[in-house]
Amino acid sequence: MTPSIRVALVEDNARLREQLAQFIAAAPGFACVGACADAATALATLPAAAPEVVLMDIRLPGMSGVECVARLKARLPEVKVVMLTAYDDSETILQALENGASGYLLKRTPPADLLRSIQEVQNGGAPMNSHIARLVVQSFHRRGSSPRSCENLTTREEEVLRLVAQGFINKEIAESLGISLETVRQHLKNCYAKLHVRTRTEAAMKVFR
Amino acid sequence: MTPSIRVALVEDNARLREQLAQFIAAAPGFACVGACADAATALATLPAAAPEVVLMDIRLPGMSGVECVARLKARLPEVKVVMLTAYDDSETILQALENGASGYLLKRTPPADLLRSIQEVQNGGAPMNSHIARLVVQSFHRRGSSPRSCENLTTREEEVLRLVAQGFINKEIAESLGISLETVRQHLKNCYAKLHVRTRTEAAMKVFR
DNA sequence: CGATTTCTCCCCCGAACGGGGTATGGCCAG
DNA sequence: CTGGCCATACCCCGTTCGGGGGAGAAATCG
Repeated sequence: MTPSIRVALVEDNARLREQLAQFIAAAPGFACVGACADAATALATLPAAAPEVVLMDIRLPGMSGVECVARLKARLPEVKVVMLTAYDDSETILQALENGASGYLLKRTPPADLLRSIQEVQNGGAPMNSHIARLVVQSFHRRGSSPRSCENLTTREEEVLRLVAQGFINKEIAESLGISLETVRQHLKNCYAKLHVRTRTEAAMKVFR
Repeated sequence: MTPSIRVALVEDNARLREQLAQFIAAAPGFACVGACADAATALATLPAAAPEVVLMDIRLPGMSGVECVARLKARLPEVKVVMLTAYDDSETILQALENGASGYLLKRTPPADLLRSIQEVQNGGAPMNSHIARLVVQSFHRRGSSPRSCENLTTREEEVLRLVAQGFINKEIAESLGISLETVRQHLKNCYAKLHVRTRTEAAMKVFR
């Protein structure tokens, strides 16, 4: 027989976690190699457990599931992560997908469908419901059409940030635009505030992909 | 009864076009308001026909379906376009989605499913098969995090750079990876040398665009 | 086996960055 | 005309970054 798919869980609700763990462990072709209650535990223990698929609650105490996906994928690039949630939290779900999640399921998904989705994601699929599919495609439209993610930036701010994205340091940007170094810094401060980021790299990636 | 959904076709195969047109026209709740053989005809006649949903072959003589979507959406921003194709042409499909297509179906889709998909897209959905869903999500990963031109980077270097691209500062990356700050710095120095860049932002943009 | 690569850690130091202020002039809308 | 937004410019201060060294352990390659 083919080896079982190694599955791990990250779910703070103890009852649901145990329930899922036992169900997966009992299912033929599936093995439960981990069941964590929070993101910190997951990051600490899952690299050693080497799961192939991780089911992760999108709402976790402490570090969010989204943040956890990003960090987990940084350490285990091959792992496939399927987010679990009780609600259709659009914004969070898109962030999770951007951070490396491969699929999205509702917690109320019937167990049989859950197993099918695990197999699907293991085979390179992307299980998600139609609602999420729509969000994803809409997001695609935004990226495809010229308007970037943030139109609240002034033309000058965007101009400065574009040069930042090309790797120039502030001094070079100042010379390039014929303005003072301090002014460049001021524009960037405004960018950070508007984009809710703390570094030039984060701002550049957010606006210019 | 609710008004019929106004559907138009763009399909160069005359036989398939007529077949689909008659099927849609005959279906209760659907109306076929146009059936064009090429992109030029579609752009000329569809604005007057005012369809709500357009089924468009992705391979057309002359102007491609992808290009046609972009131009059609420019004139009819509200129209929903579902691409039809016989093959899984990944690259083309993603371009179509970026240009404003809302869904993607195989030509061999059963007629009943076709009607259901038209309704789905009319209601704001995004009909697509699981294969396309996977492509879309993978593309998402690339935008969020996934390497491109970094064959010379080691796995660790790439791992560090991915976190850099997410806006983390070295100290946070060190904690996240469970290594020393100095080691993170060392990996980044190697990245800069290999990528021929001088700043973290430039490196991040170069590898993760 | 030795050589190379990879990952890890440490030092110094100057430049660059980010956050906190403050301020002036131009322009436009209410 | 007054308030708000924008672009410009400057200060201080602590943190972060990038380049320059050096070095050891493990894995991999030839």
